[in-house]
Amino acid sequence: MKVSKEKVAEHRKAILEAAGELFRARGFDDVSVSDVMKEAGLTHGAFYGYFPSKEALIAEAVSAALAPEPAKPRRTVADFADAYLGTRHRDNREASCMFSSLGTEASRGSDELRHAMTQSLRTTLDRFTAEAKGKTAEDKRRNAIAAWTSMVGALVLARIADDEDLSQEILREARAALPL
Amino acid sequence: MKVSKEKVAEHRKAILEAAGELFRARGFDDVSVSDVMKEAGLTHGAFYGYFPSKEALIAEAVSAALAPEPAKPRRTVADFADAYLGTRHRDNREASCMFSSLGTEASRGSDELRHAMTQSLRTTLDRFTAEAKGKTAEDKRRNAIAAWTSMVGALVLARIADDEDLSQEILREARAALPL
DNA sequence: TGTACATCAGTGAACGCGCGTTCACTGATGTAC
DNA sequence: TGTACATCAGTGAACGCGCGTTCACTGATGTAC
Repeated sequence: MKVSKEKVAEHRKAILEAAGELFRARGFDDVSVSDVMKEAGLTHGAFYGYFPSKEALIAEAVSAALAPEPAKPRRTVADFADAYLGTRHRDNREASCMFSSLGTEASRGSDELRHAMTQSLRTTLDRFTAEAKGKTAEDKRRNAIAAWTSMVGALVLARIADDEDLSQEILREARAALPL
Repeated sequence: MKVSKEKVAEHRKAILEAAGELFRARGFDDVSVSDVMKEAGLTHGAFYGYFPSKEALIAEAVSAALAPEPAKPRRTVADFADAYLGTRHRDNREASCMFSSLGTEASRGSDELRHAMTQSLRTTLDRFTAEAKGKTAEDKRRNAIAAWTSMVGALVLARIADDEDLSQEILREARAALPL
């Protein structure tokens, strides 16, 4: 049955949110269109009224999850790093960083997906550069890159490690070494 | 038809090599058992004489690719880092590092897969620790972790970036900042 | 404001496809005499 | 050493399944009078 314009907007948002969470938790390939629609409270048939394909959903859902929330008060980069390299973030996959949850899959993804992630990457590096250690602008930029690459890599490795001590050591020491 | 024991050993090796290359190039989910067997010069039906399941193949192929080749002369960690963070390695996916090509998928993989990668992770960190900067053992270990996490993260991000300048900047600056 | 009806979001059955896996069969290997 | 035959690696058709996607239908929405 037809549904009000407000409901349509809500449903679209619900689909994007469900997709963003499920993809991060289980990966693009292990989440079906039906899984996403069920999580959003709809049936799979309605999907193609919202998106032309699963690939398009992937790009849009990642873009949406990457878009900064304007209402959110800005934390310092150091606070962000503490949370990023914490076990809470490591274990809470469905709400975690797109780069560390889907990075290697994303590198093989569509142009649209990679472009959205590249935009986010630029924004993050600029934000880090402003607060990184270093005397010159070049030093700050280099340290911003060192910090962000180490953070993403540390979360990836900490999630692979099947030994809790090693996993925590990686998070802790990577945090301590960050040039911020 | 039956085949000699030597051929069987060759075929097993060929399957593992084909799997290791195809998985790195395209990911676990986008490579079928048939793709692997075709690349190995066999038909899909023979697969289950070698491995009990695709999941088992994934774990074994990654383990095999991670196992150090004893004949290989040992490079310094600094030389390894130069090659690791080079565009050749970035673009040559089928022969590249398992962590940077399959890391986010591996974190959701089987216990066997994660265990094999954890073993490799330990070996790599130990090797890095021996050559890392730092006065105390703790400093060296911390810098080894900082270096390896940054290398893996940098390759992941450099492969996502759809801008060649940004991609190369990430590789170059991450390399320059490495505490080795 | 109230009514009639065109619009269209949502449903769920159905489609073709490729997947992982199984299996009856084939024929070269390698063992027993 | 030569021969007969049991073994078993490889083939390719077939299986059931779940996927992404399509579509005829339903019925609430919202517009035109």
